[in-house]
Amino acid sequence: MTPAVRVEAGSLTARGERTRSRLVAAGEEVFGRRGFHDASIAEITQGAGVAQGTFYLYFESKRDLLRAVVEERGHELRATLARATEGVSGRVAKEHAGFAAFFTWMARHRALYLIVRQVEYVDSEVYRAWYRQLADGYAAALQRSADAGEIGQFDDVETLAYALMGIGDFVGLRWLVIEKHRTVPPRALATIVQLVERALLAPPPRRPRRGR
Amino acid sequence: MTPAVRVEAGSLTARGERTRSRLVAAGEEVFGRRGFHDASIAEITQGAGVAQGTFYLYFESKRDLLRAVVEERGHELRATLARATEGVSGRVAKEHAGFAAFFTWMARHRALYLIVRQVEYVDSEVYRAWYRQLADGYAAALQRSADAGEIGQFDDVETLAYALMGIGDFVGLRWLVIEKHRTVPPRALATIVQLVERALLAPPPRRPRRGR
DNA sequence: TGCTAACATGAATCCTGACTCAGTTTCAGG
DNA sequence: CCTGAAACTGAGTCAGGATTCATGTTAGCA
Repeated sequence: MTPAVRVEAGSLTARGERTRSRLVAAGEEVFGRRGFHDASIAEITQGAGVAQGTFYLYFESKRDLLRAVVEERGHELRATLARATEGVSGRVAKEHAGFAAFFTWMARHRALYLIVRQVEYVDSEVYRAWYRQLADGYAAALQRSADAGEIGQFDDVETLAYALMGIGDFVGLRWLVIEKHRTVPPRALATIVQLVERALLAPPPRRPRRGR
Repeated sequence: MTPAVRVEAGSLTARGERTRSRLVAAGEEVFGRRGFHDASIAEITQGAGVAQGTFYLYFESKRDLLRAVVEERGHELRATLARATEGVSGRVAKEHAGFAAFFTWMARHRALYLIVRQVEYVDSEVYRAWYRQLADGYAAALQRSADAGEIGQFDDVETLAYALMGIGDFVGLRWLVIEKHRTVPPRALATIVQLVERALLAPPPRRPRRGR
């Protein structure tokens, strides 16, 4: 019997690497269009230009491919956001750059909106990780800005991070998925940046702090 | 051949009504726990305490049940939010009451988080309607408050509505789904109400308006 | 050139579970 | 206390599609 070695993730020749990434891209496309369960391996392999059997040289199962799509695109998104904001000074300007980069990236990968939401039932850890990793990076960046005195002090930076992520997610969702626009209009970006600016720069609350 | 009349939505006896709503509740539970595709009619009917064939007296298909779950719970949620805010005066107080009611309701129906996100592939109109109806009501309420001078003027109330929905959705998602808490902690509620307060009450932007 | 690991093929298998159907039970009103 | 319309039953059918596998092809290197 042939050893039938499953191709390992790292040890691929250039040819193998190309095939694998074509499968990931085709998976993103088909999962987005059909949903995880209605996406067939036949359609995915067709999209990648390979035979069905080839699929199983690179992935253990359909679920495994979904995991790979979410994890790899997650890396890309986080790297894109980090790159977009690293050179920018001032919290509000960083938010502006970050939201703009997020909308641009999501417009190219709108399928991810629906794909991430399906992964809960395939691998709930991957689902949680998608949000946690984004939130952790965001919260850390906000904390740094707070420490630098660029924004008011917030005693719950994590909640702040989720709130801001929610703003970006929903405004993107509206235009890219619900209304099926090609991009998020500049006016929407301007509105939320203004909203965020007011929220972050406004003077600290007048109410006295209560214990507990 | 027996006419095999499918039971119509409105014309049900009390017994039929009870069975139907047991199926909807069981559907909510099983769809939430297993996901749409892995939810079996067998498990749903078992949960409702009826035989499999009974299912098809009330719903055309599994998809049809999912639609019904989302539509009926959507009505309930919108009614709950309207009731929670109608007596309250002042925009910030309304927001506080609204977010609190949203978190309470979602804590009881956290499965909806995942269910709504699956309905895109079953009936995308139902998916869009869930968000649009919530956003429309929210935007209208915000506009009324703006007209009453309770908050600053915003020229894009719709985007504002989606942004605020996003805040509630994500903060709820974090605690109820990602971190699997039983409730959203008061501290998180306080943080976002404060955030919203600052954003809505802050003085209008200093920047000059640019035409077009 | 010949060799071999890596890569690729696609038809056949096999399981799962939505949906059907021929009949049974309930119960309100006559 | 009958009758029929409404409600209910659950075993069987059947299609779809993930996964397997026996076999073929490519390409770098001795």
